Amino acid sequence: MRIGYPCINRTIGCNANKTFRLKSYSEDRLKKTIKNNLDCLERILTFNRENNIFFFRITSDLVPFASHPINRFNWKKHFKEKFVKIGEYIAKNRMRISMHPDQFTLINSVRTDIFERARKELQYHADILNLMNLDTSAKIQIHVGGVYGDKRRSIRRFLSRFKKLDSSIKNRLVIENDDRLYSLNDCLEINAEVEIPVLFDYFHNKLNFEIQMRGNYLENTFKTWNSKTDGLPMADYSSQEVNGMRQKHSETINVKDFCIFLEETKPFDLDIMLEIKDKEKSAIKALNSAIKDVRVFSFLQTTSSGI
DNA sequence: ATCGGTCAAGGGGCA
DNA sequence: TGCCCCTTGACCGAT
Repeated sequence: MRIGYPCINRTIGCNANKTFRLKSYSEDRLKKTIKNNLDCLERILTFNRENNIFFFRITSDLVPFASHPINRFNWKKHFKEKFVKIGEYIAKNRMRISMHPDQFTLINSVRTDIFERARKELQYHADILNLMNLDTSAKIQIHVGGVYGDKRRSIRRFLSRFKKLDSSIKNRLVIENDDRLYSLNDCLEINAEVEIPVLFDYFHNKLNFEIQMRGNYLENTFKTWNSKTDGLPMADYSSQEVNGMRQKHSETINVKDFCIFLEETKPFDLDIMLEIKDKEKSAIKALNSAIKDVRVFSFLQTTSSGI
């Protein structure tokens, strides 16, 4: 079991997700921003290594406007060596990487132009992971998409569009249950048709839980991951602000709640992404609270970390 | 130097 | 149909 956090580190004082307005686009600006972001990514990974954090989500803003038509700069070639170097560090330290394209990336849109843009955006995410030479356990997670007034048809459209994707995307893509539209059940139904792992989102599942979901849904979800090619199942963990509105993520982790989650998932090994505002601070807290869990302990022993 | 409206992109829900 | 929400930070123009 690895424990990680997404995109931003608030401790070390650099941003790997620096971007700028489309209006101020220039190739020079783009180059400087990418360089800044890659340098910062290296620093974050070093910080993570020093703190026994072996799971990290790389921001989609690493290369701003990567799939936008305005961008004609060959950033892949220009920064190739840097990507290779970062990838070597990740592999050497047995780190796990994920990415999460944002809400505009819709495979199952009724509009084909939106699907085509989504395909380009997914290709950009796959390119990043490929440039780093990461194996296919480095995943790109998305939601199923919109319902468009007919869920059955929208699921079928997802399936047919998925089949059309390039294999470099397909072998990294995983679907995540969301809080309103597509439940864990829906994701499992899609998995029954095509081989796409289902990423378990604990908080979304609490908000969008189907009462007819019987049997061991955790087991059914985790077994959608092929241990040889996909690695351990990934799960997103977040919790609600005590007095907050629905969906509001909490400021820092509630260790007691997290331990309940660890208990619930006990028979299964997995990698956990903590979607919590104070990022690395909560990841370190969670790690400390789970240090006696055999899943965490045994992983750390394999990494020559000085625990 | 500080403030805050707005940012590439979509979809759902509501008035 | 038009406006707000989603998550969220931070860019950058206005002052």
